[in-house]
Amino acid sequence: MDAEGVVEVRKGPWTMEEDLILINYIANHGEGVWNSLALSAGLKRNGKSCRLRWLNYLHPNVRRGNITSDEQLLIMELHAKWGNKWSKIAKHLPGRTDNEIKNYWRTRIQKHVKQGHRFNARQTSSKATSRDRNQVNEEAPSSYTMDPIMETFSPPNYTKNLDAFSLPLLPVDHSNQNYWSMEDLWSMQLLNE
DNA sequence: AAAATAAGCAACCGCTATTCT
DNA sequence: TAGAATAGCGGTTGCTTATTT
Repeated sequence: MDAEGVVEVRKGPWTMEEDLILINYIANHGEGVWNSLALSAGLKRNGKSCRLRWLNYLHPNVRRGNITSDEQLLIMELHAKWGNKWSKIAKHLPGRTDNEIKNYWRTRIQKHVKQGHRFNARQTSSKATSRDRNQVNEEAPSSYTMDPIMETFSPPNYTKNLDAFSLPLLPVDHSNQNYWSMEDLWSMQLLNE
C-alpha cells in the first residue's frame, strides 16, 4: 500500500472508467510497452492486466456475441489437431480470443466430450462441484491433450460426431454481459476526443 | 420462495519465450 | 553473452447468474 511506499495496484473486474482511460490512451498513443502504458495512462493496474483487458475485451476487432456453429466446428477440428493450443486456434477464428475459445471449450465442449468418454466407459452420472470441474483435467494423464479425445473420436468421425454431442448452439446471449456494450464505449471514446 | 448446485466467464497466476540493454 | 524486462500462453480461480431441488 501507499503507506509502505508501494504503489497500489488494482485487481479484479475493470470499471467503466478504467476501460475508457485505456481505450482513450491507446487511441491516442497506440499500444506500447504495457507496464509504462499503464503508468502513463494513469491506470493503477499492472501492464499484464491492461494487455489482457485490451486484447480480450476492448480491442475493436474483438468479436462479441455467441460462437457460431461454424466456429464451433472449427474449434473442435483445430483442438483435435493441436490440443490446448488456444492462441494458435484463436488465430484461425478472426475476432475471437484465446481466452474466449478456452472458456468455450472447457464449459461447452469438454463436458460433452468427457460424457461421451464416460458413457463409452461406464455410464456414470456423478455430480461435480465447481471445484471438481476445475480439476477435471487432473484425471487425465500429465497433460490433457487431444489424445483422450481422439480415442473416442478419431479424426474422420470427429466432426461427424458433433451431432452426437447435441451441443446447444447459441444458447445464451451474453453480449450484454459486462453492463455496457463496446459500441457504447467506443462512442463515448469518440465523444471524448 | 429459498437454498443448493451448476454453468459461464473475466481476470489472475505462474511459467516460458522473446526482446532489450 | 548474461541478465532484466516484457510479452505471451495455458491453467486456474472466484464471482455472478441460471437452473434445479
